[in-house]
Amino acid sequence: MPGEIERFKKYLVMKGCRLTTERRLTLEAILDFSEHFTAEDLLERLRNRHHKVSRASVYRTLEVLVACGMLRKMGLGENRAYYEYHWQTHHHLVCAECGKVIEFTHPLFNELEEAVRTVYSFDVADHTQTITGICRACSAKSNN
Amino acid sequence: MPGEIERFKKYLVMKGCRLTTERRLTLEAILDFSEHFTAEDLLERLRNRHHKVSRASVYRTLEVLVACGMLRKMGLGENRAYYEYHWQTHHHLVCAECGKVIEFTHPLFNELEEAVRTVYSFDVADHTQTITGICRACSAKSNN
DNA sequence: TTTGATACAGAGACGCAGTCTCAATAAGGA
DNA sequence: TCCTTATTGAGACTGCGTCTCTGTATCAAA
Repeated sequence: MPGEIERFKKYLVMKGCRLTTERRLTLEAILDFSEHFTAEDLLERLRNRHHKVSRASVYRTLEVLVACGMLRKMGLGENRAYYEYHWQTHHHLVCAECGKVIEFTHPLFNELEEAVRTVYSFDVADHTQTITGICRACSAKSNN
Repeated sequence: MPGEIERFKKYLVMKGCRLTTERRLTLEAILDFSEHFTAEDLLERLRNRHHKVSRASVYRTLEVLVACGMLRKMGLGENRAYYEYHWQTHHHLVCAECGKVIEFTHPLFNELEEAVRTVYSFDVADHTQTITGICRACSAKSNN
């Protein structure tokens, strides 16, 4: 996806920064995640590809990508942060039993954002909904 | 609020556990927070009241309270966990500029929960919505 | 009241995600 | 080529939260 790289480069240049090899490799690795991932996942993927990018640099690149709106940062499970590439807005059902994360979308979210915008004069940038509960599989299991 | 203490005690006894002095003091301190708080806030409050409760015990009590549904645990800012006492369901607008957290409610949330329940057979336990963006004050400031 | 089993507490070591520091390096413009 | 400045990597460091271990408090039964 060269378009994504270009978009990143444009942002960096605008900020007086550079698209280095490390930043490009990091973004390429991110683009290959189809779902959410952690910083550690990303580091491992880079290591597997024999791309030497330090932990500090990976964290720095993640920060820049979040700042330019290409990446979303969330706290799904506890403790560690999850990232996901911003294809489309969606939300998460997290099962308290097995930890599975189901992604979903719903048109009502747009209405909600609109309500927030008008009622609170709040300029919405991102929107993360996390619903915890018990998924179908775990629910069935506990009924046995 | 003796009713809250009673409720906690009932849960503990049911689990074969005890309502100790430390647990009671911790819950009392929690009840006096009108908004969300961190574990560290809670420890400080206990210290200020000259109640000696160790860090480990505070964390353990928080865990029990979350497990019994009296307390909600969230990740609002980054890194550290926030807790809030479960008076009513509400959600958060987090300002990316100044970090201010605005609490809000909206009837659409109930519809959303219902949709999730039916479409995904997902048994909703809790529901945390975090919308990040720029609050009115910061928005006005940057327009000057 | 004594005894025994068990939940509980405190202290501090520990683990881990993420940040910071700093010297060496690379990149782009003049 | 030279100069300026952004960037990197290595590893020390921070801070939140957990784990371990030993001593203590509580409850039930004798």
